[in-house]
Amino acid sequence: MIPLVNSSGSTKERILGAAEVLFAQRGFDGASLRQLTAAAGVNLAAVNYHFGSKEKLVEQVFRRRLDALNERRLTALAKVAGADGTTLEDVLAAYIRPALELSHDDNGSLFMRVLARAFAEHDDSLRQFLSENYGHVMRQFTAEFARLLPQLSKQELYWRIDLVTGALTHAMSGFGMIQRKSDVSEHAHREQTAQHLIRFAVAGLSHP
Amino acid sequence: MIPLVNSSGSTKERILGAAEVLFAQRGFDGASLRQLTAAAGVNLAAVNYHFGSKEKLVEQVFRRRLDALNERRLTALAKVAGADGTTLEDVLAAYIRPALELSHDDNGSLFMRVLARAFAEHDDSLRQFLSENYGHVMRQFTAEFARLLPQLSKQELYWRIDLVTGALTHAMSGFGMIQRKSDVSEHAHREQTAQHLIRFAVAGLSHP
DNA sequence: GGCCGGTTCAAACGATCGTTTGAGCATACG
DNA sequence: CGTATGCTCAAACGATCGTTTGAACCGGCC
Repeated sequence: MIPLVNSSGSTKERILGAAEVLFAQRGFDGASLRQLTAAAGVNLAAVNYHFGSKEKLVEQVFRRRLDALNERRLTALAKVAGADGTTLEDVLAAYIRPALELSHDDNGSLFMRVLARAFAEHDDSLRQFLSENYGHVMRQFTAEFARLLPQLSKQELYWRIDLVTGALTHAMSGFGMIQRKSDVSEHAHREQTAQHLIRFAVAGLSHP
Repeated sequence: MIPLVNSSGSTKERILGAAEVLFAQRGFDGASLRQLTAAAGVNLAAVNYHFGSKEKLVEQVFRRRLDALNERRLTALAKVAGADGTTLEDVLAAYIRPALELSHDDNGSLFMRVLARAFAEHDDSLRQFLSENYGHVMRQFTAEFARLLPQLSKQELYWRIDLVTGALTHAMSGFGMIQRKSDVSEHAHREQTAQHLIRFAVAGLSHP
């Protein structure tokens, strides 16, 4: 007894890593626990032992990345929100840059694909999980967008945010996949991508 | 023998209709042939008899809508492409309006969800099918965008088209789901949606 | 040593999957 | 009439699914 706060260590992490890859490749239904545990090099029963069920595993795959990702987004947002000289670029950078920096991690860029899949799923349970746990993030960003775009009606603003979200989710799910030219550093490539996304989003949000 | 050109009639159509609904709701893997045939009111074996396999059925679900949809897109594009006074709005309307008009049909609006799912799938076989059969549509639109936006580099143009496509696919997959106020006619609602999407896309494509 | 909680393991559970089979039915044609 | 053809149907096929089981292994602690 007296388990350490995180009793796991290796097996849980290996499962989460393999799950991320396979969910991105084959989807939540398409990836079986047998493929998954084989790829992770652990026993089949380990998933139900450590996570309880496949559905709980899916939730943990999201939690592992989204907790840190959205915390970084909110931290970046807090630095500019409500201030006087703040621009749309600042707010959008707070949203976009932490996501692009995921590609630093092992398979972090693959996670954006998993997220894009969840986006396309109109399944209730998964959407409810994401809404309950991370809905406040989008709410805070929306509030700041509303402050910077006072000329837009609420309805108009929601439309534009929805369209921007769709564009960014789609684009970032492909990031890391496009072959970067070898004479461009990864940092430069990411910076270039960030600029594309931010400028596009600014135009989409603020056009007359 | 001597089958009529369309020997089917009812059973094939019923299967396609039920498949569209269930694929939109639960995904290609998540919807089973048993649920599907039960919803269609046909025998389980009818799918393999009429379509050969589940994968072929998926292709036919796409074909049934995309053949007509993309033909209408290209017809509308042909009316404005290459002409002198043509604007970005014209070209985008040719792409967007036929898709929104799908909501006229029984479950046409659900089909956009199916399409959004295929978009999120990075599965090779499905992407290859769509690319082989409908890649020329996006190619023609891209050519016209390039003509109207000569100041953009090829790379820059592709970026923007990719982002716009992501936004439109996402937005249209939700069209028909948002509750339309009863005092707004369906035609007015669709027209309003079209204006939102077109103006957003124009801004995203043509910003400096 | 002996026990114990945490973890791994092979094996099996029942359920459900896509697909196939072969008989039965209907309609059209010689 | 008899035969052939397109289609439907209940039933079964083997495979694979998520999950459960109970034994085996492991470290640390009395």
